[in-house]
Amino acid sequence: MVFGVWIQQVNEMLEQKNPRSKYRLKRQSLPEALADSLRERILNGEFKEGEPLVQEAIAAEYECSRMPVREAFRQLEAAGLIVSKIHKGAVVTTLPSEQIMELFELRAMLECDILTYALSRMTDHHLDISEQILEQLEDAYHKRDIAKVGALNWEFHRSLYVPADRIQTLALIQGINVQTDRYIRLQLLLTSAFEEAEQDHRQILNLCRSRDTKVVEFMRGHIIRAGHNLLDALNTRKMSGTAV
Amino acid sequence: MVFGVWIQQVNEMLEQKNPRSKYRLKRQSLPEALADSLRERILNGEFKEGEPLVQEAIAAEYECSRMPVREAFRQLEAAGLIVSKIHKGAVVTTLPSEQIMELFELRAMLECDILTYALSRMTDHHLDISEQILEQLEDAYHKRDIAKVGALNWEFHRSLYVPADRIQTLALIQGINVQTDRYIRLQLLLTSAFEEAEQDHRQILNLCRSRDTKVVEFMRGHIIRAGHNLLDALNTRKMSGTAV
DNA sequence: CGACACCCAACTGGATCCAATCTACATAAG
DNA sequence: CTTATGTAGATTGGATCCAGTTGGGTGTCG
Repeated sequence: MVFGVWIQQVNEMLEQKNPRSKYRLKRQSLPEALADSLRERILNGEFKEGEPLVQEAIAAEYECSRMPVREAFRQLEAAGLIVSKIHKGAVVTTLPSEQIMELFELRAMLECDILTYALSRMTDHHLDISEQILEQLEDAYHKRDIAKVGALNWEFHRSLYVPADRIQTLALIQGINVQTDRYIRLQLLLTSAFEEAEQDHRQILNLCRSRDTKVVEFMRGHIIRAGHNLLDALNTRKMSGTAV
Repeated sequence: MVFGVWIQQVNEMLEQKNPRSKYRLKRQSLPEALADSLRERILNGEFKEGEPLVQEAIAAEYECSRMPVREAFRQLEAAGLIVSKIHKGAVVTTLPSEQIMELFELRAMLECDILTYALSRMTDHHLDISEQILEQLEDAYHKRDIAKVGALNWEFHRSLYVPADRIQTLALIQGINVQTDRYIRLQLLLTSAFEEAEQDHRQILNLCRSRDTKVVEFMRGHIIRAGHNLLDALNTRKMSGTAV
Protein backbone atom coordinates (compact mmCIF):
# COMPACT_ATOMS: atom_id res chain seq x y z
CA MET A 1 0.00 0.00 0.00
CA VAL A 2 1.24 3.24 -1.09
CA PHE A 3 -0.48 5.56 1.20
CA GLY A 4 1.33 5.56 4.50
CA VAL A 5 3.48 8.46 3.54
CA TRP A 6 0.42 10.40 2.43
CA ILE A 7 -1.28 9.77 5.71
CA GLN A 8 1.63 11.44 7.39
CA GLN A 9 1.36 14.42 5.05
CA VAL A 10 -2.36 14.64 5.60
CA ASN A 11 -1.86 14.44 9.33
CA GLU A 12 0.68 17.22 9.20
CA MET A 13 -1.80 19.33 7.27
CA LEU A 14 -4.46 18.71 9.87
CA GLU A 15 -2.06 19.58 12.66
CA GLN A 16 -2.01 23.02 11.14
CA LYS A 17 -5.63 23.27 12.21
CA ASN A 18 -4.51 24.21 15.69
CA PRO A 19 -1.80 26.64 14.70
CA ARG A 20 0.21 26.72 17.88
CA SER A 21 3.08 27.99 15.80
CA LYS A 22 2.22 29.71 12.59
CA TYR A 23 5.49 28.83 10.92
CA ARG A 24 6.13 25.19 10.23
CA LEU A 25 9.42 24.40 8.65
CA LYS A 26 9.26 21.24 6.68
CA ARG A 27 12.25 19.11 7.40
CA GLN A 28 12.77 16.05 5.36
CA SER A 29 15.61 13.64 5.15
CA LEU A 30 17.52 13.28 1.93
CA PRO A 31 15.72 10.08 0.91
CA GLU A 32 12.36 11.83 1.19
CA ALA A 33 13.52 14.84 -0.75
CA LEU A 34 14.96 12.55 -3.38
CA ALA A 35 11.74 10.59 -3.57
CA ASP A 36 9.80 13.81 -4.08
CA SER A 37 12.11 14.98 -6.81
CA LEU A 38 12.22 11.64 -8.58
CA ARG A 39 8.47 11.24 -8.34
CA GLU A 40 8.02 14.61 -9.98
CA ARG A 41 10.44 13.67 -12.73
CA ILE A 42 8.65 10.41 -13.39
CA LEU A 43 5.29 12.18 -13.42
CA ASN A 44 6.63 14.70 -15.90
CA GLY A 45 7.73 11.92 -18.18
CA GLU A 46 11.41 12.65 -17.88
CA PHE A 47 11.85 9.00 -16.99
CA LYS A 48 9.67 7.07 -19.37
CA GLU A 49 7.84 3.80 -18.93
CA GLY A 50 10.14 0.85 -18.69
CA GLU A 51 13.21 3.02 -18.41
CA PRO A 52 15.75 1.67 -15.93
CA LEU A 53 16.82 3.88 -13.04
CA VAL A 54 20.46 3.39 -12.16
CA GLN A 55 21.33 4.12 -8.56
CA GLU A 56 24.78 5.43 -9.27
CA ALA A 57 23.64 7.76 -12.02
CA ILE A 58 20.95 9.28 -9.81
CA ALA A 59 23.38 9.58 -6.92
CA ALA A 60 25.83 11.40 -9.15
CA GLU A 61 23.14 13.76 -10.39
CA TYR A 62 22.17 14.75 -6.88
CA GLU A 63 25.76 14.64 -5.65
CA CYS A 64 25.14 12.22 -2.84
CA SER A 65 25.93 8.61 -2.14
CA ARG A 66 23.85 5.71 -3.37
CA MET A 67 22.35 5.02 0.02
CA PRO A 68 19.67 7.73 0.14
CA VAL A 69 18.84 6.84 -3.46
CA ARG A 70 18.17 3.27 -2.44
CA GLU A 71 15.80 4.37 0.29
CA ALA A 72 14.05 6.74 -2.08
CA PHE A 73 13.61 3.85 -4.50
CA ARG A 74 11.85 1.84 -1.80
CA GLN A 75 9.42 4.67 -1.35
CA LEU A 76 8.74 5.01 -5.05
CA GLU A 77 8.31 1.28 -5.31
CA ALA A 78 5.74 1.33 -2.54
CA ALA A 79 3.98 4.11 -4.45
CA GLY A 80 3.82 1.87 -7.48
CA LEU A 81 5.86 4.18 -9.68
CA ILE A 82 8.78 1.81 -10.12
CA VAL A 83 9.43 -1.88 -9.67
CA SER A 84 12.79 -3.21 -8.65
CA LYS A 85 14.07 -6.72 -9.03
CA ILE A 86 16.82 -8.06 -6.89
CA HIS A 87 20.26 -7.45 -8.36
CA LYS A 88 18.68 -6.15 -11.53
CA GLY A 89 17.73 -2.66 -10.58
CA ALA A 90 14.63 -0.52 -10.87
CA VAL A 91 12.54 0.37 -13.88
CA VAL A 92 9.62 2.77 -14.25
CA THR A 93 6.34 0.91 -14.02
CA THR A 94 4.42 0.15 -17.18
CA LEU A 95 0.67 -0.19 -16.85
CA PRO A 96 -1.53 -1.96 -19.40
CA SER A 97 -4.47 0.17 -20.44
CA GLU A 98 -7.02 -1.95 -18.57
CA GLN A 99 -5.22 -1.15 -15.35
CA ILE A 100 -5.10 2.54 -16.18
CA MET A 101 -8.85 2.52 -16.68
CA GLU A 102 -9.20 0.55 -13.46
CA LEU A 103 -7.35 3.32 -11.64
CA PHE A 104 -9.77 5.91 -13.00
CA GLU A 105 -12.71 3.77 -11.96
CA LEU A 106 -11.27 3.48 -8.48
CA ARG A 107 -10.84 7.23 -8.37
CA ALA A 108 -14.43 7.71 -9.47
CA MET A 109 -15.72 5.42 -6.74
CA LEU A 110 -13.55 6.81 -3.94
CA GLU A 111 -13.78 10.47 -4.90
CA CYS A 112 -17.55 10.32 -5.22
CA ASP A 113 -17.76 8.72 -1.82
CA ILE A 114 -15.61 11.29 -0.10
CA LEU A 115 -17.28 14.16 -1.96
CA THR A 116 -20.61 13.06 -0.51
CA TYR A 117 -19.16 13.39 2.95
CA ALA A 118 -17.49 16.67 2.14
CA LEU A 119 -20.49 18.35 0.57
CA SER A 120 -22.47 18.75 3.76
CA ARG A 121 -19.49 20.08 5.66
CA MET A 122 -18.17 22.61 3.18
CA THR A 123 -17.96 26.19 4.34
CA ASP A 124 -17.72 29.22 2.11
CA HIS A 125 -14.13 29.53 3.19
CA HIS A 126 -13.39 26.07 1.80
CA LEU A 127 -15.02 27.00 -1.47
CA ASP A 128 -13.06 30.22 -1.72
CA ILE A 129 -9.84 28.28 -1.38
CA SER A 130 -10.97 25.86 -4.08
CA GLU A 131 -11.83 28.74 -6.36
CA GLN A 132 -8.43 30.27 -5.80
CA ILE A 133 -6.76 27.00 -6.77
CA LEU A 134 -9.00 26.70 -9.79
CA GLU A 135 -7.92 30.12 -10.98
CA GLN A 136 -4.29 29.16 -10.67
CA LEU A 137 -5.08 25.96 -12.52
CA GLU A 138 -6.72 27.81 -15.39
CA ASP A 139 -3.81 30.19 -15.52
CA ALA A 140 -1.29 27.36 -15.64
CA TYR A 141 -3.32 25.65 -18.31
CA HIS A 142 -3.32 28.67 -20.56
CA LYS A 143 0.40 28.99 -20.09
CA ARG A 144 0.75 25.32 -21.02
CA ASP A 145 2.74 24.57 -17.88
CA ILE A 146 2.11 20.83 -17.85
CA ALA A 147 3.72 20.04 -14.53
CA LYS A 148 1.84 22.82 -12.78
CA VAL A 149 -1.45 21.80 -14.35
CA GLY A 150 -0.96 18.25 -13.14
CA ALA A 151 -0.17 19.34 -9.61
CA LEU A 152 -2.93 21.93 -9.41
CA ASN A 153 -5.49 19.60 -10.91
CA TRP A 154 -4.97 17.31 -7.95
CA GLU A 155 -4.85 20.25 -5.55
CA PHE A 156 -8.26 21.34 -6.76
CA HIS A 157 -9.81 17.93 -6.36
CA ARG A 158 -8.18 17.56 -3.00
CA SER A 159 -9.41 20.90 -1.75
CA LEU A 160 -12.97 19.73 -2.35
CA TYR A 161 -12.43 16.59 -0.27
CA VAL A 162 -10.66 18.07 2.73
CA PRO A 163 -13.89 19.09 4.51
CA ALA A 164 -14.96 15.44 4.64
CA ASP A 165 -12.27 14.85 7.25
CA ARG A 166 -11.74 11.32 6.00
CA ILE A 167 -8.03 10.94 6.38
CA GLN A 168 -7.62 7.35 5.22
CA THR A 169 -9.81 7.81 2.18
CA LEU A 170 -8.01 10.98 1.21
CA ALA A 171 -4.63 9.29 1.56
CA LEU A 172 -5.80 6.42 -0.62
CA ILE A 173 -7.10 8.75 -3.29
CA GLN A 174 -3.89 10.74 -3.23
CA GLY A 175 -1.92 7.58 -3.86
CA ILE A 176 -4.03 6.70 -6.88
CA ASN A 177 -3.84 10.23 -8.19
CA VAL A 178 -0.07 10.09 -8.18
CA GLN A 179 -0.32 7.23 -10.60
CA THR A 180 -2.95 8.70 -12.85
CA ASP A 181 -1.13 12.04 -12.90
CA ARG A 182 1.58 10.47 -14.99
CA TYR A 183 -0.88 9.71 -17.72
CA ILE A 184 -2.83 12.92 -17.35
CA ARG A 185 0.34 14.91 -17.96
CA LEU A 186 1.13 12.71 -20.91
CA GLN A 187 -2.33 13.39 -22.27
CA LEU A 188 -1.82 17.12 -21.86
CA LEU A 189 1.14 16.81 -24.17
CA LEU A 190 -0.77 14.84 -26.75
CA THR A 191 -4.24 16.26 -26.98
CA SER A 192 -6.36 19.23 -26.14
CA ALA A 193 -9.05 17.16 -24.46
CA PHE A 194 -8.31 18.96 -21.24
CA GLU A 195 -10.45 21.92 -22.40
CA GLU A 196 -13.46 19.87 -21.51
CA ALA A 197 -12.10 19.08 -18.05
CA GLU A 198 -11.56 22.78 -17.48
CA GLN A 199 -15.22 23.49 -17.98
CA ASP A 200 -16.12 20.54 -15.76
CA HIS A 201 -14.15 22.05 -12.94
CA ARG A 202 -16.09 25.30 -13.03
CA GLN A 203 -19.32 23.37 -13.11
CA ILE A 204 -18.24 21.25 -10.15
CA LEU A 205 -17.35 24.28 -8.11
CA ASN A 206 -20.68 25.94 -8.89
CA LEU A 207 -22.62 22.83 -7.91
CA CYS A 208 -20.67 22.69 -4.68
CA ARG A 209 -21.47 26.31 -3.95
CA SER A 210 -25.16 25.50 -4.12
CA ARG A 211 -24.55 22.31 -2.13
CA ASP A 212 -26.23 20.40 -4.92
CA THR A 213 -25.84 16.64 -4.48
CA LYS A 214 -25.92 16.27 -8.25
CA VAL A 215 -22.26 17.21 -8.11
CA VAL A 216 -21.42 13.69 -7.00
CA GLU A 217 -22.66 12.07 -10.17
CA PHE A 218 -21.18 14.88 -12.21
CA MET A 219 -17.83 14.19 -10.61
CA ARG A 220 -18.13 10.52 -11.49
CA GLY A 221 -18.72 11.42 -15.10
CA HIS A 222 -15.85 13.89 -15.02
CA ILE A 223 -13.38 11.26 -13.86
CA ILE A 224 -14.62 8.43 -16.05
CA ARG A 225 -14.64 10.68 -19.10
CA ALA A 226 -11.10 11.77 -18.32
CA GLY A 227 -10.11 8.10 -18.23
CA HIS A 228 -11.72 7.35 -21.56
CA ASN A 229 -10.23 10.41 -23.22
CA LEU A 230 -6.85 9.37 -21.96
CA LEU A 231 -7.16 5.83 -23.26
CA ASP A 232 -8.25 7.14 -26.65
CA ALA A 233 -5.24 9.41 -26.76
CA LEU A 234 -2.93 6.57 -25.80
CA ASN A 235 -4.43 4.28 -28.41
CA THR A 236 -4.18 6.76 -31.26
CA ARG A 237 -0.62 7.45 -30.25
CA LYS A 238 0.09 3.75 -30.33
CA MET A 239 -1.63 3.46 -33.70
CA SER A 240 0.37 6.23 -35.26
CA GLY A 241 3.47 4.45 -34.06
CA THR A 242 4.96 7.45 -32.31
CA ALA A 243 7.74 6.48 -30.00
CA VAL A 244 7.32 7.06 -26.29
CA MET B 1 0.35 4.68 -0.87
CA VAL B 2 1.01 1.33 0.31
CA PHE B 3 0.13 -0.82 -2.57
CA GLY B 4 2.97 -0.85 -5.03
CA VAL B 5 4.60 -3.82 -3.44
CA TRP B 6 1.31 -5.70 -3.51
CA ILE B 7 0.89 -4.96 -7.15
CA GLN B 8 4.18 -6.68 -7.77
CA GLN B 9 3.05 -9.68 -5.76
CA VAL B 10 -0.24 -9.83 -7.58
CA ASN B 11 1.53 -9.54 -10.90
CA GLU B 12 3.84 -12.38 -10.00
CA MET B 13 0.80 -14.48 -9.18
CA LEU B 14 -0.72 -13.73 -12.52
CA GLU B 15 2.49 -14.51 -14.34
CA GLN B 16 2.04 -18.04 -13.12
CA LYS B 17 -0.95 -18.15 -15.43
CA ASN B 18 1.36 -18.75 -18.34
CA PRO B 19 3.62 -21.27 -16.72
CA ARG B 20 6.68 -21.09 -18.89
CA SER B 21 8.57 -22.57 -15.99
CA LYS B 22 6.58 -24.51 -13.49
CA TYR B 23 9.00 -23.89 -10.66
CA ARG B 24 9.35 -20.35 -9.43
CA LEU B 25 11.74 -19.77 -6.62
CA LYS B 26 10.91 -16.72 -4.64
CA ARG B 27 13.99 -14.67 -4.02
CA GLN B 28 13.75 -11.64 -1.88
CA SER B 29 16.39 -9.29 -0.65
CA LEU B 30 17.07 -8.93 3.03
CA PRO B 31 15.09 -5.70 3.36
CA GLU B 32 12.02 -7.37 1.91
CA ALA B 33 12.34 -10.39 4.14
CA LEU B 34 12.83 -8.11 7.11
CA ALA B 35 9.78 -6.08 6.16
CA ASP B 36 7.72 -9.27 5.95
CA SER B 37 8.88 -10.46 9.33
CA LEU B 38 8.44 -7.11 11.03
CA ARG B 39 5.03 -6.64 9.48
CA GLU B 40 3.95 -9.98 10.87
CA ARG B 41 5.27 -9.07 14.29
CA ILE B 42 3.44 -5.76 14.29
CA LEU B 43 0.26 -7.47 13.12
CA ASN B 44 0.57 -9.99 15.92
CA GLY B 45 0.85 -7.23 18.44
CA GLU B 46 4.40 -8.03 19.43
CA PHE B 47 5.19 -4.40 18.77
CA LYS B 48 2.35 -2.41 20.23
CA GLU B 49 0.87 0.89 19.18
CA GLY B 50 3.17 3.79 19.79
CA GLU B 51 6.10 1.55 20.59
CA PRO B 52 9.37 2.84 19.17
CA LEU B 53 11.34 0.60 16.83
CA VAL B 54 15.07 1.03 17.26
CA GLN B 55 17.12 0.25 14.18
CA GLU B 56 20.07 -1.06 16.09
CA ALA B 57 18.01 -3.39 18.25
CA ILE B 58 16.23 -4.89 15.24
CA ALA B 59 19.52 -5.26 13.39
CA ALA B 60 21.00 -7.11 16.34
CA GLU B 61 17.98 -9.41 16.56
CA TYR B 62 18.29 -10.42 12.93
CA GLU B 63 22.07 -10.40 13.05
CA CYS B 64 22.52 -8.00 10.19
CA SER B 65 23.60 -4.41 9.81
CA ARG B 66 21.27 -1.46 10.23
CA MET B 67 21.07 -0.78 6.52
CA PRO B 68 18.57 -3.43 5.47
CA VAL B 69 16.55 -2.50 8.56
CA ARG B 70 16.36 1.07 7.37
CA GLU B 71 15.07 0.01 3.98
CA ALA B 72 12.55 -2.31 5.58
CA PHE B 73 11.35 0.61 7.70
CA ARG B 74 10.72 2.63 4.56
CA GLN B 75 8.52 -0.14 3.27
CA LEU B 76 6.58 -0.43 6.50
CA GLU B 77 6.18 3.32 6.60
CA ALA B 78 4.74 3.29 3.10
CA ALA B 79 2.38 0.57 4.27
CA GLY B 80 1.18 2.83 7.04
CA LEU B 81 2.27 0.51 9.83
CA ILE B 82 4.92 2.81 11.25
CA VAL B 83 5.74 6.49 11.06
CA SER B 84 9.27 7.75 11.31
CA LYS B 85 10.40 11.24 12.12
CA ILE B 86 13.75 12.52 11.11
CA HIS B 87 16.44 11.89 13.70
CA LYS B 88 13.82 10.61 16.10
CA GLY B 89 13.22 7.11 14.87
CA ALA B 90 10.17 5.04 14.03
CA VAL B 91 7.12 4.20 16.10
CA VAL B 92 4.21 1.87 15.41
CA THR B 93 1.26 3.80 14.04
CA THR B 94 -1.64 4.62 16.32
CA LEU B 95 -5.03 5.03 14.69
CA PRO B 96 -7.95 6.86 16.30
CA SER B 97 -11.11 4.79 16.25
CA GLU B 98 -12.80 6.95 13.59
CA GLN B 99 -10.00 6.10 11.22
CA ILE B 100 -10.26 2.41 12.03
CA MET B 101 -13.93 2.48 11.17
CA GLU B 102 -13.09 4.44 8.05
CA LEU B 103 -10.77 1.64 6.99
CA PHE B 104 -13.56 -0.89 7.39
CA GLU B 105 -15.91 1.30 5.39
CA LEU B 106 -13.32 1.53 2.64
CA ARG B 107 -12.95 -2.22 2.67
CA ALA B 108 -16.70 -2.62 2.43
CA MET B 109 -16.89 -0.34 -0.57
CA LEU B 110 -13.91 -1.76 -2.43
CA GLU B 111 -14.53 -5.41 -1.64
CA CYS B 112 -18.17 -5.19 -2.65
CA ASP B 113 -17.13 -3.60 -5.91
CA ILE B 114 -14.57 -6.22 -6.76
CA LEU B 115 -16.84 -9.04 -5.63
CA THR B 116 -19.42 -7.89 -8.15
CA TYR B 117 -16.84 -8.25 -10.90
CA ALA B 118 -15.63 -11.57 -9.54
CA LEU B 119 -19.02 -13.19 -9.14
CA SER B 120 -19.74 -13.56 -12.83
CA ARG B 121 -16.31 -14.95 -13.56
CA MET B 122 -15.99 -17.50 -10.80
CA THR B 123 -15.43 -21.08 -11.82
CA ASP B 124 -16.06 -24.12 -9.65
CA HIS B 125 -12.34 -24.47 -9.40
CA HIS B 126 -12.07 -21.04 -7.81
CA LEU B 127 -14.78 -21.93 -5.33
CA ASP B 128 -13.10 -25.19 -4.41
CA ILE B 129 -9.93 -23.31 -3.57
CA SER B 130 -11.90 -20.86 -1.45
CA GLU B 131 -13.57 -23.72 0.37
CA GLN B 132 -10.22 -25.31 1.04
CA ILE B 133 -8.93 -22.07 2.56
CA LEU B 134 -12.11 -21.73 4.58
CA GLU B 135 -11.58 -25.16 6.09
CA GLN B 136 -8.06 -24.26 7.07
CA LEU B 137 -9.40 -21.04 8.54
CA GLU B 138 -11.98 -22.86 10.63
CA ASP B 139 -9.35 -25.28 11.77
CA ALA B 140 -6.98 -22.51 12.79
CA TYR B 141 -9.81 -20.75 14.58
CA HIS B 142 -10.65 -23.78 16.68
CA LYS B 143 -7.01 -24.15 17.55
CA ARG B 144 -6.95 -20.48 18.56
CA ASP B 145 -3.97 -19.79 16.32
CA ILE B 146 -4.46 -16.04 16.08
CA ALA B 147 -1.76 -15.29 13.56
CA LYS B 148 -2.96 -18.03 11.24
CA VAL B 149 -6.58 -16.95 11.53
CA GLY B 150 -5.62 -13.42 10.60
CA ALA B 151 -3.65 -14.55 7.58
CA LEU B 152 -6.22 -17.08 6.39
CA ASN B 153 -9.09 -14.69 6.89
CA TRP B 154 -7.51 -12.42 4.33
CA GLU B 155 -6.60 -15.37 2.12
CA PHE B 156 -10.25 -16.40 2.03
CA HIS B 157 -11.48 -12.95 1.13
CA ARG B 158 -8.77 -12.63 -1.44
CA SER B 159 -9.53 -15.94 -3.06
CA LEU B 160 -13.05 -14.70 -3.76
CA TYR B 161 -11.74 -11.58 -5.49
CA VAL B 162 -9.06 -13.09 -7.68
CA PRO B 163 -11.46 -14.07 -10.49
CA ALA B 164 -12.36 -10.40 -10.96
CA ASP B 165 -8.91 -9.85 -12.48
CA ARG B 166 -8.81 -6.33 -11.10
CA ILE B 167 -5.19 -6.01 -10.14
CA GLN B 168 -5.15 -2.44 -8.90
CA THR B 169 -8.26 -2.86 -6.83
CA LEU B 170 -6.99 -6.06 -5.29
CA ALA B 171 -3.69 -4.44 -4.41
CA LEU B 172 -5.48 -1.54 -2.79
CA ILE B 173 -7.69 -3.84 -0.75
CA GLN B 174 -4.71 -5.89 0.31
CA GLY B 175 -3.03 -2.77 1.60
CA ILE B 176 -6.04 -1.83 3.69
CA ASN B 177 -6.39 -5.36 4.97
CA VAL B 178 -2.87 -5.30 6.30
CA GLN B 179 -3.90 -2.41 8.48
CA THR B 180 -7.20 -3.83 9.66
CA ASP B 181 -5.58 -7.20 10.34
CA ARG B 182 -3.76 -5.66 13.27
CA TYR B 183 -7.01 -4.84 14.95
CA ILE B 184 -8.76 -8.03 13.91
CA ARG B 185 -6.06 -10.07 15.58
CA LEU B 186 -6.33 -7.86 18.63
CA GLN B 187 -10.06 -8.48 18.67
CA LEU B 188 -9.50 -12.23 18.47
CA LEU B 189 -7.54 -11.96 21.68
CA LEU B 190 -10.20 -9.92 23.42
CA THR B 191 -13.54 -11.28 22.39
CA SER B 192 -15.31 -14.23 20.86
CA ALA B 193 -17.18 -12.13 18.34
CA PHE B 194 -15.39 -13.94 15.58
CA GLU B 195 -17.85 -16.85 15.87
CA GLU B 196 -20.30 -14.76 13.98
CA ALA B 197 -17.78 -14.00 11.25
CA GLU B 198 -17.13 -17.72 10.89
CA GLN B 199 -20.76 -18.36 10.05
CA ASP B 200 -20.76 -15.40 7.68
CA HIS B 201 -17.94 -16.96 5.72
CA ARG B 202 -19.85 -20.18 5.10
CA GLN B 203 -22.86 -18.18 4.04
CA ILE B 204 -20.76 -16.09 1.67
CA LEU B 205 -19.25 -19.14 0.06
CA ASN B 206 -22.68 -20.73 -0.39
CA LEU B 207 -24.08 -17.61 -2.00
CA CYS B 208 -21.11 -17.51 -4.32
CA ARG B 209 -21.69 -21.12 -5.31
CA SER B 210 -25.18 -20.24 -6.44
CA ARG B 211 -23.84 -17.06 -8.08
CA ASP B 212 -26.37 -15.11 -6.06
CA THR B 213 -25.78 -11.38 -6.32
CA LYS B 214 -27.18 -10.99 -2.82
CA VAL B 215 -23.72 -11.99 -1.66
CA VAL B 216 -22.48 -8.49 -2.39
CA GLU B 217 -24.75 -6.83 0.14
CA PHE B 218 -24.13 -9.65 2.56
CA MET B 219 -20.41 -9.03 2.27
CA ARG B 220 -20.95 -5.36 2.98
CA GLY B 221 -22.79 -6.23 6.16
CA HIS B 222 -20.12 -8.75 7.09
CA ILE B 223 -17.36 -6.18 6.90
CA ILE B 224 -19.23 -3.32 8.51
CA ARG B 225 -20.37 -5.55 11.34
CA ALA B 226 -16.81 -6.70 11.87
CA GLY B 227 -15.79 -3.07 12.15
CA HIS B 228 -18.46 -2.27 14.70
CA ASN B 229 -17.71 -5.34 16.76
CA LEU B 230 -14.08 -4.38 16.78
CA LEU B 231 -14.76 -0.82 17.91
CA ASP B 232 -17.01 -2.10 20.68
CA ALA B 233 -14.27 -4.41 21.86
CA LEU B 234 -11.72 -1.62 21.78
CA ASN B 235 -14.00 0.71 23.69
CA THR B 236 -14.82 -1.76 26.45
CA ARG B 237 -11.15 -2.51 26.78
CA LYS B 238 -10.42 1.17 27.10
CA MET B 239 -13.23 1.51 29.63
CA SER B 240 -11.96 -1.31 31.77
CA GLY B 241 -8.61 0.43 31.81
CA THR B 242 -6.62 -2.57 30.69
CA ALA B 243 -3.19 -1.61 29.49
CA VAL B 244 -2.29 -2.18 25.90
C1' DC C 1 14.95 26.66 45.31
C1' DG C 2 14.27 27.30 40.39
C1' DA C 3 15.89 28.44 35.67
C1' DC C 4 19.14 28.33 32.20
C1' DA C 5 23.26 26.70 29.85
C1' DC C 6 26.20 23.11 28.80
C1' DC C 7 27.69 18.46 28.08
C1' DC C 8 27.35 13.59 27.17
C1' DA C 9 25.23 9.33 25.71
C1' DA C 10 22.17 7.19 22.43
C1' DC C 11 20.47 7.05 18.10
C1' DT C 12 19.69 8.19 13.33
C1' DG C 13 21.49 9.98 8.71
C1' DG C 14 24.89 9.58 5.11
C1' DA C 15 29.41 8.05 2.95
C1' DT C 16 32.60 4.71 1.74
C1' DC C 17 34.12 0.10 1.13
C1' DC C 18 33.68 -4.85 0.01
C1' DA C 19 30.98 -8.91 -1.66
C1' DA C 20 27.55 -11.07 -4.59
C1' DT C 21 25.18 -11.19 -8.87
C1' DC C 22 23.86 -10.16 -13.51
C1' DT C 23 24.82 -9.00 -18.60
C1' DA C 24 27.30 -9.06 -22.50
C1' DC C 25 30.80 -10.34 -25.18
C1' DA C 26 34.26 -13.32 -26.59
C1' DT C 27 35.82 -17.90 -27.28
C1' DA C 28 35.61 -22.70 -28.11
C1' DA C 29 33.27 -27.00 -29.21
C1' DG C 30 29.90 -29.58 -31.94
C1' DC D 1 27.52 -21.64 -38.49
C1' DT D 2 25.22 -22.37 -34.26
C1' DT D 3 25.25 -23.18 -29.48
C1' DA D 4 27.30 -23.55 -25.09
C1' DT D 5 30.64 -21.83 -21.76
C1' DG D 6 33.74 -18.84 -19.46
C1' DT D 7 35.20 -14.43 -18.17
C1' DA D 8 35.22 -9.25 -17.42
C1' DG D 9 32.79 -5.07 -16.53
C1' DA D 10 28.95 -3.01 -14.52
C1' DT D 11 25.57 -2.74 -11.02
C1' DT D 12 23.22 -3.91 -6.95
C1' DG D 13 23.24 -5.72 -1.99
C1' DG D 14 25.19 -5.42 2.65
C1' DA D 15 28.67 -4.01 6.32
C1' DT D 16 31.35 -0.74 8.57
C1' DC D 17 32.61 3.87 9.69
C1' DC D 18 31.94 8.76 10.70
C1' DA D 19 29.02 12.95 11.35
C1' DG D 20 24.90 15.32 12.96
C1' DT D 21 20.85 15.62 15.90
C1' DT D 22 18.11 14.76 20.01
C1' DG D 23 17.08 14.51 24.80
C1' DG D 24 18.24 14.06 29.33
C1' DG D 25 21.11 14.99 33.14
C1' DT D 26 24.23 17.88 35.70
C1' DG D 27 26.19 21.99 37.25
C1' DT D 28 26.13 26.87 37.97
C1' DC D 29 24.11 31.26 38.70
C1' DG D 30 20.37 34.31 39.96
